[in-house]
Amino acid sequence: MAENALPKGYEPHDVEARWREHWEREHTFTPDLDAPGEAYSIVIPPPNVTGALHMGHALNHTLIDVLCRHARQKGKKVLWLPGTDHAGIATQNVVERALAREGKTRHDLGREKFIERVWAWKEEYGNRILNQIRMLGDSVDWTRERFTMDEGLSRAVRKVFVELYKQGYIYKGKYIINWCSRCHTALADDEVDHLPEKGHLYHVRYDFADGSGSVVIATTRPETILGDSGVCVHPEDDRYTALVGKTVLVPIVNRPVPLFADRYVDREFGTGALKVTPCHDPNDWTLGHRHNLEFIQCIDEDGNMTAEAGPYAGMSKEECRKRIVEDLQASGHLVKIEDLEHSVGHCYRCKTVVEPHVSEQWFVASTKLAPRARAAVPELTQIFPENGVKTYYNWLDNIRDWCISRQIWWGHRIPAWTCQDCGELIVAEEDPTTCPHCGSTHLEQESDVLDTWFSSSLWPFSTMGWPDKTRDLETFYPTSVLVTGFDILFFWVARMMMMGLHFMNQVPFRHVYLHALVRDAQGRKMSKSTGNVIDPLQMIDKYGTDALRFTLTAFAAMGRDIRLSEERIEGYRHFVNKLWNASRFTLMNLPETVPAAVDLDKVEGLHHQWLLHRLEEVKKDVDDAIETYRFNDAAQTLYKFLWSEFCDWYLELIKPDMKEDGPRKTEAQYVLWTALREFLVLMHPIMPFVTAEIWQALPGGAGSDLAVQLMPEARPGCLKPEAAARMEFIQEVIGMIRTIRAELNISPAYKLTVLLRPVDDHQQQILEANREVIVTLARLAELIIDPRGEAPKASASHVASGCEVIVHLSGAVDFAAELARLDKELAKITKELGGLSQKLANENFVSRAPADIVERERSRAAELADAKQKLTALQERFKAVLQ
RNA sequence: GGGCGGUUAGCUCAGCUGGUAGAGCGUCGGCCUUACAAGCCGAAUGCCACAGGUUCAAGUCCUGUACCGCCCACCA
Repeated sequence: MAENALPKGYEPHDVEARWREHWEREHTFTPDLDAPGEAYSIVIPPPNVTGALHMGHALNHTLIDVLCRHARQKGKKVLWLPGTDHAGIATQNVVERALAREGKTRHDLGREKFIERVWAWKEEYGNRILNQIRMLGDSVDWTRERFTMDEGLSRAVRKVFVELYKQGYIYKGKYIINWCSRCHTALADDEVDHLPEKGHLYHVRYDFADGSGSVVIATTRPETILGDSGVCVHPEDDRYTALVGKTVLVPIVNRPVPLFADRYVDREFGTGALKVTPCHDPNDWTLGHRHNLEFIQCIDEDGNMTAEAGPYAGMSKEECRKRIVEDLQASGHLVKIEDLEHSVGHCYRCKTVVEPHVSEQWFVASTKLAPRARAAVPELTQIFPENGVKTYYNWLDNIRDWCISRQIWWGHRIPAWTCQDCGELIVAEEDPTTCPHCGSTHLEQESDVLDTWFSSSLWPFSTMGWPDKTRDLETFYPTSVLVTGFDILFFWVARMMMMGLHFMNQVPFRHVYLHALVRDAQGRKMSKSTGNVIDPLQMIDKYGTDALRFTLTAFAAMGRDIRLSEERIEGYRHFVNKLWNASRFTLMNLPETVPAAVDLDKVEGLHHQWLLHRLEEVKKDVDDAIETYRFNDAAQTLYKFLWSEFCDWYLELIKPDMKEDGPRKTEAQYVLWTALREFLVLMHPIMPFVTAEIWQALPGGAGSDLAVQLMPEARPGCLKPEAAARMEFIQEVIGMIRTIRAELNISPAYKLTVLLRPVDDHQQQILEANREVIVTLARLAELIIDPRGEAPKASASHVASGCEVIVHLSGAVDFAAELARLDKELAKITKELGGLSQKLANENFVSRAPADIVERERSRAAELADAKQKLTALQERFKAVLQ
């Protein structure tokens, strides 16, 4: 696919499409298990099949891809394993909504037909997210793509379930759980969103059964009065201690219930007396068990009142609340109503208010699995950024058993059967045909399916073929790092830790890198309803994938949310284009074939030495940054090197070298070719497309794929700090001439005459050796280098590292402007010098600060003093001219 | 109620182990200097939220305050 010419502007679309296709067709990212080298593996956080690509994915995938491509360059065998999650409730909801448009419900189809329908939906739309992922350029191994409900993973899920059950880590029982009456299923604690809501606090009077008085309780949910089986006060609450043990009557239903004491009650809240409804409040559930109360269910799973609700039976809970308040008011039991803002649980999928509900559910004893997962951090698994550790501990320390059964149809059906004849519960990997207890064949499978996160928690090993002992597992487990948003640290990361340790006896990943959330420019979460979504696909279309990837990488500072704005992406598109054009220039100046090699440790040109020196530093800095997940540092280092050094200086510096054939040109060509190629390698993990395209267009790159190139070896012989310093001195001199020209409004076209007065022979030599560079880049007619050179009366001047830079002026220039400029410059120097002198006069500083720091400040002060003296002298001369 | 993060140039954000601040976009001035006007050269702009403390030295470490935001929690 090589052609030795690049179009004038970078056009991402075709280039990207070509490389995407190339990499997928060639299986470039399928690792060779027999290859030498350390294994490096990452499993994708599986996106929901219902999902559409959003910025969170784009960020996540960009960072993972940077890591994978970088690891590949270091000679590791890299596996990035892709796949999707079946997303139980979410997917079922999507398909149910589609059915609703046909006027049907899932019950009209029946379980089997409905599931078929979901599969059909998945086949048709489920790959959308994967195709969108392809756009990002992810270097995943598509031959290993998995789905949480594919055959292999389903087998793993069953095995895990059965084993955990047999080992006593999974149990079934009647408990109070979070119930979504819309989705008609139980939810785990962390699937409930607590949102603040304005409500009321109703104060209700409960009379004593013996007629001796009453007690007033406060509740936000008067409809649950019908399920009350006690009133509770704090044991040390003086207002109530004498009353403990009395019997009170629940209003409306007149049920006699005990008044008892428990330290759980908050004396400050409401009246200090709490009505207890064990079936409809998780705290009351605990109290109910602790104090042997009656369990009365007055709301059913559809959110309607049960027969226990007496006169309100059959009403919706909302209707019941309204009516019961009226009735309490009428009977005089309602004391008062206060406004109260409190948090109310909502289903994280459909936003319906969640009802605490008592029912038969399956649980994983997380409390027993958690300690090992906790202990593994940070010794076996290190979390980045570090503050994630605290959050992780905090959650595991307060963990409660995990409700894993869901009353929906789409998901892994629980492998448990009940014998219809003897009631035996059978949990087995293979579908049983007869009851092992009584031999009956009347077995009925549990209708519930497992929480989606159950299968996700096995992802790092189930995707690699577990329970079989596969080469993938042997090679790639534990994975190297898990990269994900901190928002699913609990849902996913902690649970993978528990399952991985339990079943593989090893942590699932060595590192966890938690990245931030992508927000809009105002810091709000991006959401369709707010209308502030920046669509990655649209950005890719407008600016190209590399620009988007670079932006996200540059933004990815650890532990901080990302506020993305389109302007920023647009800005970095310029960077992609800059690289493109620098490459075009390079191509124009190189031979058709690989340029003749020169010994890079011994190149002549100072500018070459400088560039090669900087390149070595950049190589190391970028590598360090990526290895420690400082993605933004890597991006910034590359940006500055390419733009401010390679383009702004180096390419300008070699233009004279290219003028005529000869050893000088040969040297320049080889250094240029080498530097750009190595830069492309360094840049490739972040911007894979444009770099791959340029790489193959350069001499020696035809038909070769940058994605499989190894990182260039370090060249310690090219590290030449003194040479770099000399080059920087030249740059300083040129910069000063340019500043004088700009500030005195001298046309860039006008060729100046400049006198340089070096401080010593060393400086003089440097300047002489780089005479041509200075003349060209500062646009000079004549350059005089002479320590004793006479400054003309009409001149503008500056001091660079002690060297006086004196620009000859003709009569046409603005003398007042030069005076003002000198004044400003002197003021600046005087101010800095003042600060420094004060510091150096400080006994403590001189004696306590490290010697090298003191020395540095001393020489800086000396330099400033020298500059000040020289500038003052020049200013005096200048003033004399004016008079 | 706990835990965490933020407060730096007009805007959006960098700033690793302490040595008087950087980028992108924007602004101002000058340039079509044959890779790039998606560009080049130059300029301006910051009591680094506030108050204390540690230190020779603090945007950088410690304590507290204010405002903004996030996460967790069983506030009836």
